[in-house]
Amino acid sequence: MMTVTLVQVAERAGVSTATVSMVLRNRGRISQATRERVLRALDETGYVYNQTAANLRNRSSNQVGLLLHDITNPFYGEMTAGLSHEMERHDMLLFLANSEESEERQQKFVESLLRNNACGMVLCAARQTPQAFFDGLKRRHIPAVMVVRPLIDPDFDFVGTDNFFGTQMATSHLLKLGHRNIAFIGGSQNSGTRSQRIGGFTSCLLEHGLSPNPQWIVTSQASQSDGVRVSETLLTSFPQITAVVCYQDIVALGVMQTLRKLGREVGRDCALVGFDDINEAALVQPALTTVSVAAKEIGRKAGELLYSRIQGNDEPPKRIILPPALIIRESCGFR
Amino acid sequence: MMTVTLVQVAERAGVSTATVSMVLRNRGRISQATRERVLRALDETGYVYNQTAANLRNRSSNQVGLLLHDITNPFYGEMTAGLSHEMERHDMLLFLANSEESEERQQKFVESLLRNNACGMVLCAARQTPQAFFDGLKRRHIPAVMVVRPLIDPDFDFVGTDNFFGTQMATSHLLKLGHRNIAFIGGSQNSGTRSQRIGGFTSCLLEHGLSPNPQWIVTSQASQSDGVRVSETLLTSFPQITAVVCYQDIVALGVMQTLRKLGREVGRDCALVGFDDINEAALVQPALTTVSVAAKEIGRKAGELLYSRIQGNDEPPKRIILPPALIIRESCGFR
DNA sequence: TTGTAAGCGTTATCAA
DNA sequence: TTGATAACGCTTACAA
Repeated sequence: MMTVTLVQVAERAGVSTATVSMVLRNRGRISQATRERVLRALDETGYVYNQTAANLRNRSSNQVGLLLHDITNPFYGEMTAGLSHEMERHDMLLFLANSEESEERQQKFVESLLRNNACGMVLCAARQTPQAFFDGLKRRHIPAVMVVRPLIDPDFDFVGTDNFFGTQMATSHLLKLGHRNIAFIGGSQNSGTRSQRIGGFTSCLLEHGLSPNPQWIVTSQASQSDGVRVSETLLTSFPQITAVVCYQDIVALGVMQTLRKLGREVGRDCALVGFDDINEAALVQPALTTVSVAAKEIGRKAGELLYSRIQGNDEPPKRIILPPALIIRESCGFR
Repeated sequence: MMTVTLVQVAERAGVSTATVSMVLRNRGRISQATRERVLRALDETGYVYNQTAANLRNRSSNQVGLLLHDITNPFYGEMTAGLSHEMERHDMLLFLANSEESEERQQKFVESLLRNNACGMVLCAARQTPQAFFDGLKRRHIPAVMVVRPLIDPDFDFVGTDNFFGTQMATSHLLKLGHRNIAFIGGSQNSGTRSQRIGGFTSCLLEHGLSPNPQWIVTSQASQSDGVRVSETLLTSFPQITAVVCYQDIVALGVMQTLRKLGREVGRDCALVGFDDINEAALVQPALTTVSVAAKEIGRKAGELLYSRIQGNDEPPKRIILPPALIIRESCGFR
């Protein structure tokens, strides 16, 4: 079965390929009669438009890339759904890649996008991405929107959440409940997201005349088990701590476990706030008070922005920061 | 900034475009000297290979599609990671689309893939997909691998899990623990996966001389909240139920929530088995006993199979059924 | 070992 | 309102 091209359609309709092309794209003036003839021929031949050829000719494309470091993380699943939906609205195709935090795979993907003539990309870059990577991107001046992980580089569009404000809300909630000895647990040393969250935490303490205690600000890996390990050390060394702001919900779950082990009741003897509002937050007992981030909305907004860039919007780089919300449940006590 | 093509590279290296192309693809005999000259020119010009042009010329492509109905579901997140990894190994690009169970969007995506000259696809079709859709696919004879949702059509490759055996294991586990009043919660009415899982459930009961109670087999949407809603009705109407086999982990999480609300302790007053082994299963408290289907492995195997088809493997359609495993954790009690 | 040139399927310019 | 035709950038016979 030969592939059907404009030529066969044109022959069958008794017109030129130019005419068929014009009918397909609704360009130029075509008489009703020929249009119908062409349409019929299109149908009869079972013609399939060759986007590749058109792209080559137009030096354009309708394909964008999405690079994540962990598609397995439900947060990114949500975000992807938001972006995918937005792209589909514009009849664009979405390439997906999962860097798994590997700078090499990330680089490979971007090169692949370039080779394949993608017209834009949304990136949540791997943790230790060197500046050279971003510089390389800029040199290609292909529209690129960064998401979630805060970026220092001011030349890129960015869509993320307000980490600073998020922990501020969390911290202020605890302060209002009367807590004065508040710790911060979680996040890894070199994370920009973490700095922002810690910023919200400490600034909020300072505004209330409390000086943050560096010994009460500790890192942890993004797992429940490490949350247990880290909090155990902290909470036994400093039993005077009565509340904890956690970098992530999963870490908070670990802290909960520790508190139980220490015989302290969550919400009564020690208050706990998480961040992310993952599913489990609502499930554990007591249910976890946490900061919710609209992941799907991040994807949607990133898509919208990227699309506008592809359309030629050349305003200066934008930073879209979505407001988080404090979801009050039970882990800070009932009243 | 003009785009650099083979022509500019050839000029700079003082050779023909044919030579440059051959160097790029390691074809034909090229002297070491010219190869080096070309390589240098490639580098100096900052040449970027135009895959689109090559694809047009070769009537080929390196792009495959993945159609899901819910990328938000952690199970599919895992599967996607597996497939993505496999595709990357072969330097293929992955198009992602989320049908959200809409036949129309699904159809649009497939057409888009065809237009874009994709060389294959992995599909988890929307629930009520008409046979015409599959027939249309066959007519194009483009390699397509179906995943997860069992398909009657024997003409397609399929990769999935053994749903029947999976719930058999789950049910038999509960029976061994002494439960006799076992309910089945979750899945939607017209789901083939669900029939298989219910098949495993009821057959196992029957083998143990118990007759399944239709009132204890209820549907639910694929969300935690609906799991709560549905289980609340069931478990208050029939307090004699002491164990539940859930269609999905997310539903099981909902059931957990209900049990708490009813003041019944999970694992002691009511045993619970899930299906999927999503990340949260290990994280909730008590940790969820569940049937693991190796989602990532499904993705990997589907990728492998698809790749072989693209390479020309024309053996008859294959059905790869991965064996599930019962992961015993805490939600059925400790002993 | 390297160069020439025809095509892949579409689009856009220009002429009819 | 339509048709001829030259690109788009790469690959591959075939020739040199």
